[in-house]
Amino acid sequence: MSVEAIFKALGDPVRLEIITRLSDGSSYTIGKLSEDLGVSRQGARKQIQTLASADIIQLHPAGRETRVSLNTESLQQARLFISQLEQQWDQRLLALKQLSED
Amino acid sequence: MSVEAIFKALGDPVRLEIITRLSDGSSYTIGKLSEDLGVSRQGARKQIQTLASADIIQLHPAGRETRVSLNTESLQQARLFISQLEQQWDQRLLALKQLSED
DNA sequence: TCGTCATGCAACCTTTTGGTTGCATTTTGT
DNA sequence: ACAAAATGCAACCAAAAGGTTGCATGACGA
Repeated sequence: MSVEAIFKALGDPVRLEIITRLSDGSSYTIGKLSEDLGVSRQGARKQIQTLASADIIQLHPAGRETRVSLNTESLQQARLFISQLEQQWDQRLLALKQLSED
Repeated sequence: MSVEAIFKALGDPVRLEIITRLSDGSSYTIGKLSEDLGVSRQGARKQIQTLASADIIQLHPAGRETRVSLNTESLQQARLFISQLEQQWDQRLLALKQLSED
């Protein structure tokens, strides 16, 4: 999945809350995850679907419920993208500094 | 600025291209940045404004042109947010592993 | 001074997004 | 077997987002 899709998926309060909960170590079903989000169950479901489409979470249907897990590989991808930007920027600053020191 | 706003701002192809260009070390004006983005100048201007509102870039008016610079602090904030999520997740996995080894 | 260059502002349009409600379906416990 | 639980699917709606065009404005160079 593209970093763009990942960033886009992270840019929403409900979805951000969902993945924050997911990272806390507990095991969640779709229903449990949907509680107290300030939106209806179906509203939450849509956001969960969005996260799954961006491959940030994975859905594991099991009987009548569906368990949800975090996919840290996608998060890592996004983090590395930012790291690279920062690194390029820092190298630029370094180059400028060296020029001024000549 | 909130990480949510930062992620939201990163979740768009035009804006992602803009900050990628900015990180490359060259100096850009709004006009230069707006070239070859596949959208009109005013379209690009809107996205630049969005990035500035999320505090990912900074605009420095100088005479008839405006120079644009990257604000790596915002990027760092976003990166650290992801890092924390990953870390919490990893600690959970570690705890589970230790349980199974008892 | 005067054209032109870099930019800003505003109205407008279309598509996407976030959210809702209502109903159908499958599983599970008693 | 049957009621309740967990979820899925679809239609619908309002607001936000991404984009456009047209025009106004201030700064610079010849």
